[in-house]
Amino acid sequence: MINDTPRVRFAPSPTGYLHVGGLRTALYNYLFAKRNNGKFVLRIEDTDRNRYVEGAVENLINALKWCGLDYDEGPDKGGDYGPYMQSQRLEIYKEHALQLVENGHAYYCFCTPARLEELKKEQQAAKLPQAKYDKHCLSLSNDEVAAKLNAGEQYVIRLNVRPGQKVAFTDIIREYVEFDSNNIDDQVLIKGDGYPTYHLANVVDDHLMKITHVVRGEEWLSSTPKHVLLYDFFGWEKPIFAHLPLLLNPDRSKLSKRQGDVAVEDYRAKGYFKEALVNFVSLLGWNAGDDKEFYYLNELAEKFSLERVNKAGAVFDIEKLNWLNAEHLRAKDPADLLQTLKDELTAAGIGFTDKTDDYLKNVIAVMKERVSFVKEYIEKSPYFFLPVTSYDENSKLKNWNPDTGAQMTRLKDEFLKLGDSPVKEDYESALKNVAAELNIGAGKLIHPLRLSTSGMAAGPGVYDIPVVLGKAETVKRIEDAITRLQ
RNA sequence: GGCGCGUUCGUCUAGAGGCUUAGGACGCCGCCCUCUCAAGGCGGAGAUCACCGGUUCGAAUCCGGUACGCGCUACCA
Repeated sequence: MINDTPRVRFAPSPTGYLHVGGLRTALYNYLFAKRNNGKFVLRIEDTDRNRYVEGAVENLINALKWCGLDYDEGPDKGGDYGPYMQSQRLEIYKEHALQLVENGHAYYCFCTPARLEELKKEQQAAKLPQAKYDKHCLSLSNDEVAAKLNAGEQYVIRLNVRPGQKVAFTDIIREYVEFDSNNIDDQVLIKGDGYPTYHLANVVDDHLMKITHVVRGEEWLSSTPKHVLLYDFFGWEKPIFAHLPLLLNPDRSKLSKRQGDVAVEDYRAKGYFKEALVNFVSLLGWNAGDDKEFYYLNELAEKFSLERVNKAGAVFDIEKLNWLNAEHLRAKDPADLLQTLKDELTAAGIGFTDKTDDYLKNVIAVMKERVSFVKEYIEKSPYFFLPVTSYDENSKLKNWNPDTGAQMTRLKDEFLKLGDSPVKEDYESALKNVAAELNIGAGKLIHPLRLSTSGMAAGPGVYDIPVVLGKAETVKRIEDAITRLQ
């Protein structure tokens, strides 16, 4: 099996959205598959009917696709080992559980929830190191079991764990891990409603789907011995395990909703680029061993290895994500940002039908070094999309004195003499000329020009603003400013 | 409580016995650039490598213990 092409899977339970921790798990599986010319499978673990969430699978798939994590086989895609929804494989689990019952590796249990609860209480009261099922139903004879079954009594099927054994396995990230079977409970394999538990379903499916490497979160490490036992009881070769470190809140607890956004779609809605999110998450627990931090998905796929995944949990640092988002934004061509900007303008209720694509692309180019998110184009340079309605008070006080009106009139006239579409240098030399003529420093015109055209004290280069706005609009804004500020 | 896993600057990390006066990145501070704000360049502060003991000529790196953190402990995944 190990010599076959690697096959890995991302096996989320559809809880409604894709958690960033899940994204990291999916990403590492995807990268491992790509790096090793293997297959990446999406399997939906929907064996808990109480947790059914409408539309959850669609959301999950959409989020994965948005991130660019394409899988080779999955519920909406098919494949040779389907179906890929566990709720559609119930018969398979039942058959396998029965096979285990026949071999004596599993048994029927008819204990009621009430008895189980009582048992637990007793064990806690007796201060037993751990509460486990007491194998009460293991002593039932075949006839007794048959009778109860015939009578339609509700049952579960439990794993029959023999005490006093060492259960060990190797893990790419944790190396050697060993458990004492005394600490392993007779886990329920088939629940009262006929659905399998995660433990049975994941082992059966991983085997049937020929999964070679199980790459999942560290929260599964403690239940891996149960899975190891199952592989042994079935007589199956075990996959290679790799348990990933957890993603943490700033206070180092497991990343949770309460302390910020955890869903991929939250970050998408906030305007993060998929490239930045994927890049950031890839670095939470892995690095190539060099200083490179800016990666695209295909570059990660060339360098990724499970051996270089860290053991310790990683805090999700939003500041660094923001930085990476800015880096990815700067790396993009203005044309690639155009549609996103239009979407943001629409979302902000700002019409742009009077603006050409070239106009918007100029805005994008000129502000690129100054924003981290596309929506910041609107926040930091509204004057490119809306008229100037007010002027920065500090700049007004500092840069607009009684002489400024006349000087700006002179500048405006000089601008008027320029050709139809002046370039940066044209505006610059016009301004320099006026300053020289008036015998004043260029700053006396530069700051009022910025204030007139943008109403703000910060922004792109002063001469970039008239170029983007165009001569007519620039002149109009200067005239407006003169009447309103003088 | 039991079992398991983990522990290098605030955060993400490099480091796989001598190359380390522990390197990089984010964030923070300063300087330069400059019409502003950024970006960029340069520099700075920031880690007794959790602690204790052992192995070794030599340990962040190997071993043991302790502490702390996290995970699991369901007919949830």
